[in-house]
Amino acid sequence: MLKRSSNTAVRPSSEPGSCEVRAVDEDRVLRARQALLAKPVLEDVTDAFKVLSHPTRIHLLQALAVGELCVCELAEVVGLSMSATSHQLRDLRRLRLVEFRMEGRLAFYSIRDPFVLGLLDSAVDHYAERAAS
Amino acid sequence: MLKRSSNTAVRPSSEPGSCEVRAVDEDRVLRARQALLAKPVLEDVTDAFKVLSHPTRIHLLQALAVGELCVCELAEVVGLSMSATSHQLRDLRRLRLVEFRMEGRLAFYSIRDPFVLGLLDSAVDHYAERAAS
DNA sequence: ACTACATGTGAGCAAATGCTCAAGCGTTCA
DNA sequence: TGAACGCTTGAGCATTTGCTCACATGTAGT
Repeated sequence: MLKRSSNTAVRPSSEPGSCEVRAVDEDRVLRARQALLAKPVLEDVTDAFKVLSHPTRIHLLQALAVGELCVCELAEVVGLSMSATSHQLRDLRRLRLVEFRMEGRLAFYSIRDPFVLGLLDSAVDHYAERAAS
Repeated sequence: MLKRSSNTAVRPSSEPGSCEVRAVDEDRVLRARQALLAKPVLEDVTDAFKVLSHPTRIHLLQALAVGELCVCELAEVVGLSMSATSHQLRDLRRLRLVEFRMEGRLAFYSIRDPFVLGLLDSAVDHYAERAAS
């Protein structure tokens, strides 16, 4: 039930896929390739998920979801040095996920773009449910 | 409107947060800490997002979302060597996101857990919309 | 049996990541 | 003015990551 369709189109040297193309279904490949996300949005998406791919940043976002906190408090909450915390907050700032206001010498951070919190919550719900069974 | 509450509790040497705790609001810190996701589920969540944090794996999942494909076809779709593709597929297998069936010497991969596709789609929708404005 | 081929896997390497350490900057308070 | 403090930043370092390369495995066809 495979290996039909237009096999005659033999591309002589497809660099990446070193396998001979005789065996593949070109239609299927074409359809799949059309489903691939292209660059401008792709980078936004990978960046968003990259933020959520480390426990420290997840904890920072969860802490800020409760309400604004200064760096000192955030460091205490996530159990890291202020320097490490500040570095991670810089990444969150770059992606415009958080913002901060100065109050004296304290910098109070808060959530700016709540979208990633939605992603996080739905993942937490899903895996918490799965863990219960 | 800050720096009230129980400041008298001076913890002498909080290792990670080297800042003096006088300035922080302990209630706020406590509430934030309770919002943090703990280990068993936290790891599942970070793993899920880690998968989605690289364009290669996103493309593999999007290709498989259309329908099952063999490794050779997948390699061609994402534009990588078969070896590189196989390594990434192994990671997806480990997380039980994909499965495969053998047909002769071809291994046809398909989506096993559609949940991450949902996460991916909602992120794509969000950032595609944002890019349009 | 032998060859070809689709795939899996381990070693190795360059790049990215997450932290620490030391220094710098701006604010506050003496 | 000057010391202390909250925070930021760059350098350095260990770990992780994503790929390539070479080789191993199993199936197909001769």
